[in-house]
Amino acid sequence: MTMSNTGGRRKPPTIHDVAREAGVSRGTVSRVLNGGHYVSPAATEAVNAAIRRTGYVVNRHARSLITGRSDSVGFLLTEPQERFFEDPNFNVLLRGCTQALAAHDIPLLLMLAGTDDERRRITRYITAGHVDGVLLVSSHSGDPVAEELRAAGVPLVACGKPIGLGSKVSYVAADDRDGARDMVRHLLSLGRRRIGVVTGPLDTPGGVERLAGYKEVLLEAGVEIDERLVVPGDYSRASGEAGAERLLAQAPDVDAVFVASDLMAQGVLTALHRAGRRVPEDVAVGGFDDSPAAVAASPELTTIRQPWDRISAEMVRVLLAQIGGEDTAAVILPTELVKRGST
Amino acid sequence: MTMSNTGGRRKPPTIHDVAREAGVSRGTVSRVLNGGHYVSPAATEAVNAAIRRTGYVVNRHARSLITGRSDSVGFLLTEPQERFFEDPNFNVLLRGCTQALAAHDIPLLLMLAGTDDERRRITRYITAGHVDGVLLVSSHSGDPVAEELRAAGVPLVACGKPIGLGSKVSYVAADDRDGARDMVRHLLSLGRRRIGVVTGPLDTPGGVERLAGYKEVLLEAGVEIDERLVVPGDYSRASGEAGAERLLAQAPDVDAVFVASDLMAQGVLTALHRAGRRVPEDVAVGGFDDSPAAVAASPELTTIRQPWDRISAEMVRVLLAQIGGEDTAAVILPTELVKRGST
DNA sequence: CGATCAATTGTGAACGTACACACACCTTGG
DNA sequence: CCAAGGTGTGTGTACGTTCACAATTGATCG
Repeated sequence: MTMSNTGGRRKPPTIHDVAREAGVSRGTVSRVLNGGHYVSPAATEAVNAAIRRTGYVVNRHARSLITGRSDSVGFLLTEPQERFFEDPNFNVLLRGCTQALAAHDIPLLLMLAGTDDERRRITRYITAGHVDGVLLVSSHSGDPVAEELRAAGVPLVACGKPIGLGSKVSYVAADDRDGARDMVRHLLSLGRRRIGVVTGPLDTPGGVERLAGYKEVLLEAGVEIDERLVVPGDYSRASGEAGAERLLAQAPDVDAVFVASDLMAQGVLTALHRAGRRVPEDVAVGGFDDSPAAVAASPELTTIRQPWDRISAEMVRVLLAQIGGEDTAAVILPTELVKRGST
Repeated sequence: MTMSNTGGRRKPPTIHDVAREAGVSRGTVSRVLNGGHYVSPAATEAVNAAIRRTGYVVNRHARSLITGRSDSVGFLLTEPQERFFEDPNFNVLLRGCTQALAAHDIPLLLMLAGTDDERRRITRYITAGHVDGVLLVSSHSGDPVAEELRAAGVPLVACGKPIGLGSKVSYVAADDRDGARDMVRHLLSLGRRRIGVVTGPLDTPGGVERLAGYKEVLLEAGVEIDERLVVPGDYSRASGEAGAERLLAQAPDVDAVFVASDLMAQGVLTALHRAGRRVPEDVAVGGFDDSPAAVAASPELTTIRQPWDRISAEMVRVLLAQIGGEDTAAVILPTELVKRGST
């Protein structure tokens, strides 16, 4: 209860102080601050000098009150959060978005909608206009929060293609299908023909697309698609292990596996090792994501790298464009094949 | 350039609208909103009903403009960020802080001060009063940003004991020393007497404290401290591997190792395995952190768990108290020994 | 019964900024 | 030489809220 904060916080200078210091009016200072049109060079310089001398920083609350903008955006996570926070790619995304926004002097508000209560609170916060737009991370099908925000006309950019196609929301995503194509083509080029696949969850666009790419390339190459070579997974390591076992049982002559995530691929390696199959001699294994799991595995995983740094930058670019009133479309970015020891 | 945002965002209701709807004055509505003292039950109910009917949400900008508070706090990371974003504990911390703040309806602004430019921008942002306080993550010795914020009288709570002792900043930390003591006691109880240690970086409080705990327990137990059993590390996996090799060379009769981080412990396991030592039969290994690396290792690591969920909750509690004008002190939280296969 | 006091409510600033408007000046062209 | 238009600047107002203050009522007390 005692007075702390030694020194205390002094009252910061206002636009009035700057105006007085520079010998001009508030209006002129404001014009120098924003845009800067219709101001003489002399006045501009005087104002800038005064700003430097006084250490003036614009009061964003006052500005927001009148402009209606908040000059901040939310980074919203609606999924069960554990999964994302364990995912290194998610961290790259969060970091990338924060930095890209910082370059525009826009702070990022982290919003975690785990419980229904949080969901309500956050929805209210956003629709009340306390952020100008939202970067959405959610693999969930037809996210109700996203729907509501979209309905309220809140600028919104998702990471990855949202599956609820009813509402058209802009999104930025890696080209899952093309990545899968690259990997399977790579396996074919190694002479493999009995190529299995452990899919991702098929209620997510990523899972669907990666499987589609796999099938496309095989069809193009004239390789018949054997449904015994297709087993489902859910991106977890355990499901990779189970998937590989099922694969070995259903199609013992499998000579390569395209696994829809690195984490699952780790499980596949474990199962293959236990079954006495050598990697890559007997069975080549290709992953997806280029996560730390890829280099932690032995042998190190050949995988598909998604351009997460570019994804975050694009999400911010698209969101700001949308806030600026432009119509925005989806952005699909190319992936990259990273060859390592497992193929 | 065309009109997008189908529907557009309608102008939200203000406190005036609520007042008119409830048949009272602005002042009464405001009183119901904050505190609620000196308002009749009838008025309170009428206002609440009006709020529900109109969907009113307070305009935080207008409120902040007059109160001087922003009702938001910054989560500041000044270190080279890669290290933290790879650290699962950091993610738990970030998540925990966000949720604890959300319970108070306070948004968290993520601030990454990587470059000098970002550092300047963020410092200006904070000292200008755009956040009420800062949660600081930084293992750096004598962080210049922290110093500056402290000098400006900004409420500040650090995670882990800051090493720049010149300025007194509040912090919340796990009891590193006691955790180390627990682990070494555990190793002694297993009958080990030639207990080695791979330390953390000794320019961080954590590294120093964990080493101190190790020495304390040995002295108490009457075991002489052999400097050949003490090798330095920097928390990285590679340094753990190198440390174990050095340990084996300097003191081949080592029968246990206390490793100051799980990541390093992984390296230690690798080196021991290569040297043909069995774990835990020949050499028992104890880690620190209870990170995912602990269960990923084989055998699974006995380790010290830090209460990250409580740490984040305490950081928020202390920061809010400090913002409220209270004097706050350091908070040290107990650790927990987690026994697994490596000892 | 008058006075003091607590409870409750309304009203008028003020917070710091952006924006519309009015005004003054200077140039240009007919 | 005057009208028209561009350029540069100052002033008043509004944004939505909180807070201090005044005003009103009813109750309590000496």
